[in-house]
Amino acid sequence: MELALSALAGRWTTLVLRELMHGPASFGELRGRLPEISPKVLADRLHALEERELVSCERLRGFPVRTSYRLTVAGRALRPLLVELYRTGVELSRTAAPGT
Amino acid sequence: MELALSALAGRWTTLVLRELMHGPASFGELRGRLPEISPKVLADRLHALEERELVSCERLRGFPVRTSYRLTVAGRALRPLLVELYRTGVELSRTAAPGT
DNA sequence: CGGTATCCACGACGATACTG
DNA sequence: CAGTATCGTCGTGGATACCG
Repeated sequence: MELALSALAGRWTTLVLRELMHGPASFGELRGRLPEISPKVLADRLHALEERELVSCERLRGFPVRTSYRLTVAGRALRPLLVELYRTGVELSRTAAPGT
Repeated sequence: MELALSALAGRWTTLVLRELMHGPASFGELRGRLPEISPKVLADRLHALEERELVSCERLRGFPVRTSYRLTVAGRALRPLLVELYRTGVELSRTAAPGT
């Protein structure tokens, strides 16, 4: 449990993973889809995910430089957990406000 | 997702919830089962969980004073998520060390 | 474009001592 | 037994400026 939880640790981690679940993306694309995230924090998250081998990065040569971040097999293993997280969130918001 | 994740936020939260999944417990019982947790942190966690209405507390009169913490209906709604966290943790540890 | 370097603020965590 | 009070440390998150 601690292992799975630590894989999601950090404020933007689940959102970054969610974006990558849609398919590979570049640094800038991720910034565009998560407008509030600072470059440092996005880099922090991606590095942490790379270190855990949940995400891999490919550097595409050319100009301008492009990168491509994508989920690894292990990273895709998190999908059911994200789904369950979403489902539980919905259920909690219903129980918390039964009348609304 | 943020809601469900924030419900589990904090180093000991999942462990406290796990203990309460087994049934009601007193403050001291929880301390006994989580020997490393300090009284302040346990109180912090319980208060946070109470505020979110995931846990309720009953004060039993008499001497010495006894309390009984238990999960609310909303708290029990977290069980599948904890199970999924455990399952995903196991899966990650397998993918991370396929040969072992 | 794709990051790194710096610096700061804030809150979580934890140890310890104490109270009702 | 069941907590609260106090204090210190450390990590995380974030803004901003800059580099290859």
